[in-house]
Formats: sequence, C-alpha cells, structure tokens
Amino acid sequence: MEEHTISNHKDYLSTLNEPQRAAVLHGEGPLMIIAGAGSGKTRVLTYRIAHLIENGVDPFRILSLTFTNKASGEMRHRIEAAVGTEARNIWMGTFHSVFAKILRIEARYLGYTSDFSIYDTDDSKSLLRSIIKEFNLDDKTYKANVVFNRISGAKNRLISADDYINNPVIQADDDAAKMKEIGRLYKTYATRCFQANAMDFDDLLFNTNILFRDFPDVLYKYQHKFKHVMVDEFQDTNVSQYLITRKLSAVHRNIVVVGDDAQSIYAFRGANIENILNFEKDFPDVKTIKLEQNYRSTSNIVNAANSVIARNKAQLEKTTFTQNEEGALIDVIKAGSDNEEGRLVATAIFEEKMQKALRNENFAILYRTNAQSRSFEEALRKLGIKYRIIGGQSFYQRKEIKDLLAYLRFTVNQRDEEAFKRIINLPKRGIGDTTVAKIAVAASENNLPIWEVVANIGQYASGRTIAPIEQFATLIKSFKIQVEEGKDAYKISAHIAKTSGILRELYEDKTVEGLSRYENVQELLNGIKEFVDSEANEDKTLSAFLQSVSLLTNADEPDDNNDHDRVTMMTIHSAKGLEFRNVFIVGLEEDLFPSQMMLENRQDLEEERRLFYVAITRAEKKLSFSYAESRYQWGRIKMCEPSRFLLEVDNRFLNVSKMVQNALERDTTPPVTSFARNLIQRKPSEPARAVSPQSAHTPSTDFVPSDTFDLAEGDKVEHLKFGFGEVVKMDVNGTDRKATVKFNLVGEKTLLLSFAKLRILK
DNA sequence: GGGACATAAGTTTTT
DNA sequence: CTTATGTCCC
Repeated sequence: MEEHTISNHKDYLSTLNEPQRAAVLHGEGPLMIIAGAGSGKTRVLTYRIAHLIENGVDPFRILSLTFTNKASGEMRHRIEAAVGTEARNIWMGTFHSVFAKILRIEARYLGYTSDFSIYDTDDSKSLLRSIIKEFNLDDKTYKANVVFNRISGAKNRLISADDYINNPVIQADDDAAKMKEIGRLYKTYATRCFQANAMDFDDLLFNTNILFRDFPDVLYKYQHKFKHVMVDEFQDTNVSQYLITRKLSAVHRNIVVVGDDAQSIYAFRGANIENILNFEKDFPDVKTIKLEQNYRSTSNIVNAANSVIARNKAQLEKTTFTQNEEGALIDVIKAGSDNEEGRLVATAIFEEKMQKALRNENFAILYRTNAQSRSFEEALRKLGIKYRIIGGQSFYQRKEIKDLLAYLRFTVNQRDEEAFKRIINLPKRGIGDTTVAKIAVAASENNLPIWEVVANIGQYASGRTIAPIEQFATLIKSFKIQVEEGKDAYKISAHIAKTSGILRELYEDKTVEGLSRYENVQELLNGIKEFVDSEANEDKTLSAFLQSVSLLTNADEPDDNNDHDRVTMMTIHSAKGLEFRNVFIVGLEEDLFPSQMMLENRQDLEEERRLFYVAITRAEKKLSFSYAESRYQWGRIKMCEPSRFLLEVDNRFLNVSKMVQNALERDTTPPVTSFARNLIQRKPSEPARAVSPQSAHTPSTDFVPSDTFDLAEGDKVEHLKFGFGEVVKMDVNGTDRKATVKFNLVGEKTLLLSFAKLRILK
C-alpha cells in the first residue's frame, strides 16, 4: 500500500491529478464523486478532511461515514498524520457505530435507556424462534431466517410493524408465500426488543430515522452541529441510511458522497443504487466529479476488469483507464479437485515469492464463500507459508466469547432477554427450559421485565428451583453494584469471568477445544484491558466497551501486531477497499461464483459480475484465476464446470495453457446437478431447437424456467445441459415438489435426474 | 433436569 | 460434513 503521509500540506496538492484536486478543494455545497477502483478515492477523502481542518473547520463538526471500522480507523490515522491529534475529534465511523452513539445520547426520547443492548443476528433469530414457538406456528413454514430477512428488509425501507400490517401489497405477498403471520411476528418482535431495551442492527438506523422524524429539536441540534457530512461507499447505502444523511445535511448542504456503481455488492442487504440517482434529484445543484484514472493495477488487470463489467446493462457512464504498464497476463489455473486447487495456488505463491523476492503479505486469496478456505489452509501449512483468515467464524461469535459478553450485557441491562436466556443456566445451576419458560410466562402475565420476576422469584414460584435462581439474582446484583461503584470495564469483566464460574468451567475442561476456549476468554479480557488502557477511549465503563464491541465485524479481529507478514485469505466481500500485489481469485466454477443461490433467489447476475469486478481490481501487479473440476461438498464429490465469468474475460488478457484452453473449449461432460434453474419447460407451440452450451447460460424467451410451472407426469421438458426429457414421476410434499425426469442422451443412454424445490404456480 | 444417543436439516455475501 | 433438535432414560 502506498504511503500517504503528508508532511507539508502544499506538497500533497501537487501529487494529485486534476479531478482529484478539484474534489479536495471543492468548497461549499453538495458534491458527488464517482470514483473508479484504484482511483485514489481514500486519498481524496483524507486530503479533503485535512484541508477542511487546516482551513479552520472544527473537527467536531465533521461527520465522516464509512463502511467498515477498518476503513474509518485507517482514514483517521492518515488524517492524524496530516493535522495531528485534532483528527481524533472528527465524528468518524460506520453508519451503525456513529448512530448507535447518537442513539445512546438521545435514548430517552425513544423510551430506551442509554445502556440499551445491541442484538446481533443470532440474538434476533433466537428471539424470533421463541416468538414463532409461542405463536404455535409451524417452524417449517416460518423459518427464523426467512422471517428475519422480511423484517430486516422492511426496516431498511423504513416500514414499521404497523405499516407492514396495513400495507395491502406486502400482505398479499405474504399471503402468497403462505406466511401471513409475518406482520404479527414483526410487531411482537419489535415490542419484545423494546421491552428488552435492545436494538438490532437495523434498528440502529430505523430508530435514528424515527428520532429525527419525531423530535425536530434533536434533528436541529445535529443538523447544525455537522457542518460537513461525508459518505464513503455511497453505492452500498440503503434508503434508511440515505435519508439520515440527507436530513443531517439539509441545513448546511455540505454533503460529499463518494461511490462507484460498478462496485455495488450489497444489494442483497438492501443497498440501493438508486440513491445515486436520488441524490441528483434531491440536490439539483450537485457538482459531480469523476475519478477515472486507476493508479493501482497494471493495464492488463484494469482492462480485464472493464471487459467484465462492460456486460452489465445497469451502470453509469464512466471510463476507467490507467497509464500503468501492461504487466503480466492473468494466469488461469485448472485443478482436478479442490485439494489440488489448494496445492497449485500454494505452489504458485511459493514460486512467485522466491522468484520475485516477495513477502507473504503481498498475496491474497479471494473466494466467494467462507467454506472454501479449507484446502488453501492445508496446502499453505504444508509449504510452511503463514496465512491469516479474515472472516469466517468471527472471534466475537464464538460460544465462550458470546457467553461472557452475555454476562456483561445482562449486568448492564437486566432487561436483555437474549442475554438472560444465554446465562441463566451457565454454568449449570439446575435451571432448565421449563423453569425459564415459567419465568417468561410469569413476566408477561404480570407485565413485568424478566429481571423483576427473577429478582423476586419467591413471589412467583416455589419448590427446588427457587434456590438456584435466587443465587443467580444475588450474583447479578453483586455485579451491578460494581458498575454503580464506577469500576472500569476490565475490573468488572475479570471479576465476572471469575465469580460467574465461566472461567472455572473452561479451565476444568482439559480437552484441546476446552483449552482454546479458555485462551479465547483470556484474550477477550486482554482486549477489554486494552480498551480501558487506550487513551483514545474516554469512557471506560462496561457499557461503553459493550457498545464498541457489538459493532465490531470479522474484519476487525484483534490483530497480531508483530506478525502481519501473512498471506491473506478472505471472501471478496471482505476484500472491498483493500489491495494486494498478487491476487488469486479461486473457485471460479459455475454455481459457486456466480453463486447458485444468488441466481436462484434474486436472479441478479449483474451483482455477481460486479463482485467479480471488485475482486479483479484488488490486484496491483499480478492476478490469477483458478477453478476445480470437482469439489468435495457435504460429504460428496460434486462435479463442477468452469464459471461463465472465466469465459467473459477478454481472452487477450488471459494466459491460458493449452491444456486449460482445451478444457474450457470442449463440451463439458454434464455434471450431476439437481437445480431446477436448469430445467426448462417447453411451450407447447414452440418448435424444438438444439441447445448449444454457449446459449445454455442465457435462456431465450422461448423458454420459461420450470419453477414458475406446475409440472405433471408426462410433461416434456428441456434441460440446459442434458437436452430433452420427460417427467416420469412427481413427488409432492406441501409446497415443495420434486420431479424425476428421464433424459435421452446421445448414444441411446438414459439418465434419471431429480429436480427438487419446484415452486407451485398459483 | 440433564446426559447419551439418534435423526433431521442446512449450507452466500455482512453492518 | 456440520449443527441443531428430538427422544429416551436415569
């Protein structure tokens, strides 16, 4: 990564190109920066903020919103290098962290206390599961996952539970999906969160909107406070986030948004490219600056990336180019299996490292799904190459960590239902599910928070469960006293870890896993100590620590400072904003990347393509693609075919060996897949037509995907790879149905395949 | 209430 | 293959 230390501020302007300088020096009024990959956008943002501060703008009055904690940390660091410690006072962070901070300050307006808990996705789903159970709904039709996504989607569009229930379109939708109770679930879920003094991730934005909508004087305060508002990764903001920033900048109108529509990869989470178009409508006097020159990558890499994105229809007008050298061609590596893919990539890293005298940290392996990391780990370990994995199961998602955090959460906020459920019987105190359910019933019957029942259990229950619950209540009360005495987060946490018995239980577990769990808890305690010792944190209370920790993501793992010369492995999503000298994009197989799920559920090939674009543009000097012909998955060998994305990259930029060339060009043997996506029902009137492998990927209008049809035995169908077939058997099970189809292959062979999950047409 | 065992279900990306 | 849930029995 380039060094951007600014020693003399006159110098830095001279290092910028024309549009970059214009963006840094832009005065008042709205500005939109469309910044291609590698065009120095972080640099521009950094210099702009430094420039504002040098020209007398109070750092307290600058709000800078980024997408990850890492990005904001790095930007703050760079600005500090330019303008000194003043940079600490900038309001900078992710949307979620900045607005969590504001919500804590203003919590009372919404009926929360400033100690509110933040529910992570697991908490939310667990709460939903309980509610679904309480409603006596079938948990096969009402899956917590699906319900959660519906609620989350609604919140991101600022639809409250009441709006949801009263909206006929949404209700018709839910009816059609046979889940008409979602509105009621949403309502109860929201109530329960509120009663628990808890907000989920979406609430942090949703409630900020409510706060600014219903309390004009609060809005007034922040509108006037923030003289300058900056939004990074604007293409990934959702409606809820956009409305907040729009409101905040309505007074001073100094809003700068930076984005690249080609790098929008979070539509699945509600990100909305239309924000870019709305921005021009809402701020008609907006000035637009395009940063189109790529400084990061060789021209082969930039051109390859452009050739991929050029296939997308939805995009803004922009031409990215580079004046960098042509550089090496893109290597295409073909492997027979996932394990071989691991070995070949590891070997390639080893050789390149030796030949060019590179370091481990120059390399990154990027994949579509976290589960792919295994084969690379094994191969790298065998060659003695150090690596680090970003993502996967995050440190903060481990059971033992969440357990201790639940204790801390409950100590701070006794209404936190999810934390309560986690710790009431941990370590084992002989309080089982039935007792917990009884407490919950007593609480709701008397309309009391759970803690009130627990603390006065004698009034609500009798028998042998009373004693352990009273002990538990005493324990929590003793923790609470420490908080009230004003002890810092570390002292309290260490005390809780010891007295609760969590540490002891783990200590007594002498298995390998037990040992590592014990170490993890110690590491968390060390982390808390660091938090308390750090000068940057003024507020050292437990509550403040919990706030900071609940919004950490897997990209913010505690980093080993002395040991960062490692190959980095991560998903492409986590790689956004990063750059590496050598990049390997692996697992380029159909249905893996592009993801089968993405195509089936959202039919959004373009977002997958943008993801590929993001991956390619991470590379500075050297890029390699790899794919495997077979993959071990769920205990089976799955046959794979090369991703269409491989074929979409302009051949001029690829370095394809003869062997791989042949493999890419030959008719691939039909892999045994069972996805209905490939099954096409022929309209009766259409004449038969041969299907070529090329056209197989883009069904013409003559064909309709079978999952919109109700197949029956005897129906003639066509499969994109296997050709014509006949439905010989239908199995119906609720809304799911499975078709068994007989195909006649060339050479009079027959093939029987089952296609699951065909949706019934109403 | 809790341990041992059996069965079923889920597998995209993340603030 | 992993993980969560269900069932049996003490």
